[in-house]
Amino acid sequence: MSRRILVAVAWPYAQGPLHLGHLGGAYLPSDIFARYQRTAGNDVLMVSGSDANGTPITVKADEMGITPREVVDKYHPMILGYWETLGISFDLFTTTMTDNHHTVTQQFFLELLEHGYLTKRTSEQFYDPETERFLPDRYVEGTCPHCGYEDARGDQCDNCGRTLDATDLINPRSKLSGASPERRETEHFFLDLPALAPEVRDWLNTKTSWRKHVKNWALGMLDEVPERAITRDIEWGVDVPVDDLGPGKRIYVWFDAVIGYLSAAVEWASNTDDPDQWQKWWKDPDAESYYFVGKDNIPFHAVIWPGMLIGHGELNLPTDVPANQYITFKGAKASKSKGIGRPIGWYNERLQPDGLRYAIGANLPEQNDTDLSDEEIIRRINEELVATWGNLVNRVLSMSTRNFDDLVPEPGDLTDEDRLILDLGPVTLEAVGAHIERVELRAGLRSSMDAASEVNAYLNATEPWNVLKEDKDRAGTILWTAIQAISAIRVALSPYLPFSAATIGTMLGIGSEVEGWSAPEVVGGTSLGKIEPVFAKLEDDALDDVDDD
RNA sequence: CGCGGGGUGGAGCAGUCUGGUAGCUCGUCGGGCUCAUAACCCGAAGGUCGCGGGUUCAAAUCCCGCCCCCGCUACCA
Repeated sequence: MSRRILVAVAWPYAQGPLHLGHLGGAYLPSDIFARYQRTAGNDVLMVSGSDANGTPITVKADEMGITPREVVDKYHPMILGYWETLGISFDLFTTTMTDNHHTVTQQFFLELLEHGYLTKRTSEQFYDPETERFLPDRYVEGTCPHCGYEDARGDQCDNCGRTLDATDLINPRSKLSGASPERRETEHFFLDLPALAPEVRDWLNTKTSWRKHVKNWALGMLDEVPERAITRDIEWGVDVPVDDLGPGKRIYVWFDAVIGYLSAAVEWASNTDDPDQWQKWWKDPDAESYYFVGKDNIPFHAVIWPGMLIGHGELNLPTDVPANQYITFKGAKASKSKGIGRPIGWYNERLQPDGLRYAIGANLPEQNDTDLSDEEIIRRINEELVATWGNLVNRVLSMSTRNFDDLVPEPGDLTDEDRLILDLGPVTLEAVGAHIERVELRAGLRSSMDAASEVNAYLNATEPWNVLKEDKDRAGTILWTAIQAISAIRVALSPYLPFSAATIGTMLGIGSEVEGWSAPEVVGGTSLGKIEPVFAKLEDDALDDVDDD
């Protein structure tokens, strides 16, 4: 019986290229998980998209002198290109600029309003009298009250690093016009999280297998949840679907972004012959949902979004939020916001997609921040992927083609040694599947590689290259046995390394597709494809240059 | 300030919930093999598990205090 599984992946801002941190935090793990579940026969819906709203987009637009929409139109295709190159297998990767998203967001808003979970409150905020706009903190500049730096931003001082409140700035001025901003009252809608907190807490307490840092952080946050503004004074974003606030207000970006998981599912279904089928993932109580996000997003996905869903009342809550910690580079966070770390495209130009997937997959920050240096990437690829797995495939298949006329040898009588290796396939698939099911992706990859090592050891013990000289049938049996194991390991690795799974399938003569979470037998007499090294070994200096884009 | 996570042999990590002579991958050293992308296999050396106390027959694992790193706390989700 197949399960329905929603794989919801954090929405990146479409304001620049993505970095390895993004890949390791959300996109690669979600893809590995989704690929496994599909292969295992489950109905997976994997969605995400570019976040087109929010201050970062408008800031970027102002910097570039173009409209927010043009910013998204520039970076969204770039991000789609990454997914294509790296094989991140979204069913839909849309944007929050679609009419559908706006509609779904507004409906969600109205649902919460009707259920009494939205309240209106008035607060004071800076207003630029020249441009006639309310100003986000980062649009206000002035002198830092701590260090006297004259160009501090309203949210943070770049000189001393202190975080600020815009109202603390000395001689504040508008970044837009230079005018001196005035304080004005502004009214906004707030999400009544305190009212939802008890139910969220009860629900969280049922989640016994969640990662420690996710659950504890969420629970801790519930002790003092504030109401949270869901509208703001900005001119770019989703319209507030009621008139109460007057003009110049939009839905606050965080609120519409999390709803994106829902709107993307709706959009995906609308392009199929059953436009209502998104409900199968969102309303069927047996359907599961996994949210792949970085640790900075835990509050939104483990507390606020569940609260919104409870407030809405008709939609499934997350099954799990297997949030990752950060990939760091010698201690520095791999984040575009700090300008550290290279764009994904830079790596794509220098590494095979499966090489990069392997290096990151082996270092996924599932429990801790995990360091990933250039040396580490090269080491993982050369010493593990190439040496252990690539070499196993290569040594077995090239020996077979050379001595058995490009065919898979026929097996004869099996020894206990052979049977152990034949059993290794199913055992490995089961172990890897169990790991991925628990979102222990690194461990799953490790299990696969351990199996490859065992087959290498088997070959060293049985020495088919020597046996070949006296007993060709026996040598054929050994190679046949190793080929069956390779067939199984190929499947076990396919969620991690989809490109080489296809290549190896073709070499084995069983087709590039992986059909199910079990090892296809490669029968004797099957004709092998062209055999060549699957993974390229890297030079030590393969990542040495310091190009920045 | 507060909250959450982390600090384990040269590197990257697991183990901590359910205390009982410290485990994995890589590197290093020695050996074997030569089919394979100088790849593969076997063995060894190397850590008193951030620091200081405490509980216990016994602590990386439990408790207390401290130091350091990361994230959140902040209209950059």
